[in-house]
Amino acid sequence: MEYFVNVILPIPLERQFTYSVTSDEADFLSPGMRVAVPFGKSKIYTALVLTIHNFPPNAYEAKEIDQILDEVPLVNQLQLRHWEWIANYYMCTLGEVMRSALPSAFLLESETLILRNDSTHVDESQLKDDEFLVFEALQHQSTLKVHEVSAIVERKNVLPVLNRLLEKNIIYLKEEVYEQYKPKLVKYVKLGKDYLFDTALEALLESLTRAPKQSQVVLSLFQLQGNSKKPISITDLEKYSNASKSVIGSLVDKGILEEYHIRMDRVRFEGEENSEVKSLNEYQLQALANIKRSFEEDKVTLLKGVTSSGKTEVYVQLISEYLEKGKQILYLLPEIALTTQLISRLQDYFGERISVFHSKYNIQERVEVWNNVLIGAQKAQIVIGARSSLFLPFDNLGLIIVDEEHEGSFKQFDPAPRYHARDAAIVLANLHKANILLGSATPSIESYYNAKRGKYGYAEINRRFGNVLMPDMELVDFKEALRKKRVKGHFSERLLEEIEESLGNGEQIILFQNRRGFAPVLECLTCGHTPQCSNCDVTLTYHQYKNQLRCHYCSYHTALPDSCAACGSPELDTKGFGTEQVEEEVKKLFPEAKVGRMDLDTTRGKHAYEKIITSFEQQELDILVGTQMLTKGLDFRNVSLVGVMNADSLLNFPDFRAHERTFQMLTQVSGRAGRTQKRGKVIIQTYNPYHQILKQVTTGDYETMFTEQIYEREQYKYPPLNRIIKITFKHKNYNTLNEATEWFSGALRTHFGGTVLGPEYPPISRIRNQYLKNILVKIDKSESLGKTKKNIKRIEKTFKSVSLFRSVRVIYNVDYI
DNA sequence: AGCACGCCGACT
DNA sequence: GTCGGCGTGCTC
Repeated sequence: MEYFVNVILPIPLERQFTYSVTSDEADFLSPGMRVAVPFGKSKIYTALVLTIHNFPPNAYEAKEIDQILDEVPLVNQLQLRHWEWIANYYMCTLGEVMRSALPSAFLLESETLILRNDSTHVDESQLKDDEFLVFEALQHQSTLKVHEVSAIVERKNVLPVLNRLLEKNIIYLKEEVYEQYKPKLVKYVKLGKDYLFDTALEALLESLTRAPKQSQVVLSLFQLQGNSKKPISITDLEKYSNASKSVIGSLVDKGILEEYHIRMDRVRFEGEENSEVKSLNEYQLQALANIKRSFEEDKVTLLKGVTSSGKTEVYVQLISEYLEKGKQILYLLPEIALTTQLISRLQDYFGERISVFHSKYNIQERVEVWNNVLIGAQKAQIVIGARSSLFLPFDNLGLIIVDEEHEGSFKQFDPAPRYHARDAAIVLANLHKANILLGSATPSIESYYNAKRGKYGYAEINRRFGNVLMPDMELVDFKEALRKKRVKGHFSERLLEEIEESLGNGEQIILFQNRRGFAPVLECLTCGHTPQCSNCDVTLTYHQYKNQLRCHYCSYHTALPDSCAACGSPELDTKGFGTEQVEEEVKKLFPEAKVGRMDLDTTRGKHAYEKIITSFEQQELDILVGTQMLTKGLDFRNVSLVGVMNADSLLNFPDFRAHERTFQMLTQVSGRAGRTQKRGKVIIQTYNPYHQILKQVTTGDYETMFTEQIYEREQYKYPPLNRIIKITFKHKNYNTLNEATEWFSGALRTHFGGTVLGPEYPPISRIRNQYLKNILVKIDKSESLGKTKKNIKRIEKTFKSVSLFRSVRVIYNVDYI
């Protein structure tokens, strides 16, 4: 009997691949385990076993697997079903889902090693220069990696050299697979076993009288042991006894002390749980009761609670109930809301039972969380994380909370799978028969629509906790202010007055401008020329702190020119403004105030983010200028004023969700004001003070915003009333791209009844020297989404068989633009 | 996606 | 003449 396994490879190929295994291997393997397999001429990939069977492929000879990488499945059946749903719904391959679901440390790839062949006698005079260089390097070290060879010969393409050396039998190649995850080991010490008796000990101390340092160490060890039962690490002993490593080392050498290692989790919580679950107020209790009732009907449930209404306490209450039932809990948050503030708040309640999982964690830390979830460890009962934590190997999930569910960043844009974490979480909850709660102060139109129609359950909290008043919002007509010359820079006098007052009261201020850099456009005053990125179709943004022009789409940057590149005029001016400029102006206007800035540029490092938040929290800063990073999950007690520098840049976004998003963003940022007893103030500067959305923001009128948006989306056939699929085409040749998109849209129009829009250029039609074009497919709710996708995929197949179009990249984005 | 194979221009 | 460019096709 022959045995085979079908596997998924982490590459964008539709097909599964079949490898042969021995009967022992077949016995040992089960679906969800990883195997290393040879693929193509020389590569070794990590593959995931899907099925084990006896059917030999008939068109080819199956290769053998290289090795088995797991002892138990790394991925369970429920996950595999979830992956399949994602691949299917978001129109990508299982391999792509696998690639983003597994922490990269699990995906080993081979690396080619070059070794010298000692049995060949080498005549050095017969070698070419580059061959000699490699040969010489191999005299000093036994193996070389490909990139090392490339550094030695100072060329990218090293294959010719290697081939020549191979032919001459001077070298041979080997494929090496590395396990990237290494457990962290901590060194501990204990007394050697010969000295464990009291009598032996006395003798020992006696013998050490002439080595005072050493006896000091032994005594210290005793004291430490007396204090706690915990193992004693070498570092602790060093500190406590004030002895150097060498003193301890000589004790170890004598056999008086013994060293041993303990595997240590990198991710640990050091504190203690110390908070009782706070008792809820009547509104929170009411919401909790409604949520539970809806859960009993197994409905997805939406919780709409105004900013600082105490949604977190409701979550905490729910979590502790599922914890008691022994269930796992997943708490999803958008990346930017995963602040230390929120995490430490939850740790106060649940202590060690919480694991955190997000992109600032390194690969090792992610593996540890994964393994803890896999074995169902206590400390991973609750996982709080960003969208990728959906993919952890839960097998007993009872509750999922999606907080800030309206956040656009739950949708992954690049690379595939382009999934929406909220929607994928709903499917995951279904698979586990778990309950799922969506929470937001400003729900997405989709979720609220579903709640209104009764598809989702619904609960709400309309009061701020402690009955703090909603902030007082004021729109400032910036055009009018300009006309009356009542502005300084980008500040209206009205905003300045309020800043002055807050500063005078010792209160803090947040200034919001959703644009980083100094100015988005640099313009020549003589000829009107503006510098463009050479790789992308955008103007370069002026960054003052580095005196650079930078492209926000590729990594292109250049020093600030001192004259216009087109006409040579030295008179250059800036148009528009970003956080950097706001910071500078405010520093000039209020020289005595301490000003900080929080945007992508100032939060690059691992802890930079935290530092800024902490210093603002500690009131070391009076004014914080920032982008939308400021809007999420931050709780500052002393902020009395929020200034929105320019609401129009949000409104004028070319996207059907722009108005919804403006409402959400402004409401969220306003929520940062006045979280304690004093009523907060919000000033919104705009050129359109009569805009519907801005009015709805100031009056907190979500309901009207919702009704108007639904009406518009009905008119223009957008979600949630219709389905949309955006197809993006990418190619470096402008004409090829145009032909390709014409072909594709034509095929769509003939083969499929729905609405096909485009092809059209997106607002930024070239990025990194690739031209872009979009086709939008709108699908009526009555039509089958699955069938449409199948049709589109079929058209893509024919499309790809046209040789001219083969190199055109086709990217699907389901549900989103 | 990688990677090899294969066919054309610019240089030692 | 060779090196290296990238279009084309395949991977169990």
